[in-house]
Amino acid sequence: MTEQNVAVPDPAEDLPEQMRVRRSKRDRMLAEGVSPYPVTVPRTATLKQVREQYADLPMDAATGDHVSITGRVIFVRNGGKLCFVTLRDGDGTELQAMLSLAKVGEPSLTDWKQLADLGDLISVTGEVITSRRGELSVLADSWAMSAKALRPLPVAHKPLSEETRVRQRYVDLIVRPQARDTVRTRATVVRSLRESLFRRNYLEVETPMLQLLHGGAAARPFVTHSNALDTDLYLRIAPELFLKRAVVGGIDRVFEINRNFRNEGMDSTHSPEFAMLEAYEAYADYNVMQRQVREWIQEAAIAVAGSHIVTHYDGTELDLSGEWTSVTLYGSLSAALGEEVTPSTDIAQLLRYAEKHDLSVDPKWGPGKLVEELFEHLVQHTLQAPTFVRDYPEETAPLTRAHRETPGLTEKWDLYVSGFELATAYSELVDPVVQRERLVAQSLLAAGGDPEAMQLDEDFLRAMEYGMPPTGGMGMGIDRLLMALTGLGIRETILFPLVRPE
RNA sequence: GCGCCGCUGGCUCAACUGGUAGAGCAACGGACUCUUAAUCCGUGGGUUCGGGGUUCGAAUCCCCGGCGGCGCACCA
Repeated sequence: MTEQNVAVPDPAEDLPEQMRVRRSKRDRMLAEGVSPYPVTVPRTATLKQVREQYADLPMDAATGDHVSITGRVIFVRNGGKLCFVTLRDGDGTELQAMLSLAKVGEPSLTDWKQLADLGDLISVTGEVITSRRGELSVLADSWAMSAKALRPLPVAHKPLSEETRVRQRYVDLIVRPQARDTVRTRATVVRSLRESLFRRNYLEVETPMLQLLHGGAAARPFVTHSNALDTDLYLRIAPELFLKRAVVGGIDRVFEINRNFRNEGMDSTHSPEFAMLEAYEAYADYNVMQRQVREWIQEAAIAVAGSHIVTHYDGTELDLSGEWTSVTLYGSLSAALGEEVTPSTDIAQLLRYAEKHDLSVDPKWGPGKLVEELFEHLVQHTLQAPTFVRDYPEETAPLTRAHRETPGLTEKWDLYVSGFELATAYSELVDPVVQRERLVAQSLLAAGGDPEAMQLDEDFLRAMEYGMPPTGGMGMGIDRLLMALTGLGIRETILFPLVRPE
């Protein structure tokens, strides 16, 4: 404390020039008794309302109508006695305001030039007119600061760097119309999905995100700790086991749209927290779910694009209309290999195919896992149009019912669009004895050090022992649906994606 | 987690084989009553991601670390 260099630094001292300038403008307003952040400012119309009401005004017209508008200053052209400012509203609507010496008077015009900056939120009161060039404008009688911006806006006509867009989404939203569109599109899609499910008499529920055991998928969980229970808890990797408990209890059509958390790699198609729709329907199977999922996605396409054909941001079209292709896992792999592969193809033969196609292999993999890996290596990226891939090996689907016709297979499909997996569905396994066998095997894997294997959930098995109806279940990544509909990467579909600390 | 590439004024970028760090926009001062990526004159603004090393001299070369992008692995 006695050292001279420990003096508390003035927070304004070290700031970049432009931020010091804006802070001093704020200080000047306060000194003059004008709040840079008033609790309220005049506002009688949104920019959009003015634009709509006066859409057909001729050039150089006066209306005699006076309004108060608000908006963010995004562009300024100051002259000696006449200033132009372009304001923008949250919905993207822009409107010009004009401040003339004759109307606002000298002190107010000087204040405007000295105190207002790009990025400020302001209010302008005046007459609705068009300029001599025909631009719809509000000719100010007065103006007021609504909120002084202390940081400069990034330059308008250069794209923001990827990193700034994600780290400072609020800036991205201010300067990039597409960022705002994406937020609206996502809300539209989620609402459409809810409405699609409500129409079919599904009930929306919320199940635990903090779980004592993690299950319902194969993934590494995040771990946290409960002080009250003095025990570790897991952030859920899937809601599946709880939604099935609901089905056991007689909630025959049930769904949840909520976040899952998986402690795994981040890339253009994976986020540690991601939104998921899971839906279960008693007395349905994977065929019923296949039809419904297609309908829900098509209804979402109508909601955002007005058509089953959606246009991505890069201009390419994705056709989601019609019935969609349906293939089997083994059939599509056989076609890609040019060799017949079936559930009884032995592992040595599969390993030869893997080697031939430069697929690196984990010795722990069984034949089922190998077939899936070969599929992902050889077929997945070719599935651009929506395609259902059906009938997966039992080995990789511990919660799925055995196929009604083919031994060794299960009634599961994955839906691929644009080369990535968008949704999955099962005819759910409901035999508590078989389910226990499968889960015990998983637990043994867990004990063997496989952190992705499920833990044995005795309560879930107890629920199933009370009798679960034959059920069709599905899960779909909401973020991925947005990706399919817009062509964006996953971090653009999430408003505030996780980023490393700065 | 591994590999490759990148990080320079507020923003977007330049600076050859190592030789005084620049531009546009933004900011500041001035001119301008119809502009709209306004125009004209003038001015200021940098710990070149951080730390260490090599060198007479480092944005540039080397090492360590941070962050980002891409690819691979894992996963949806």
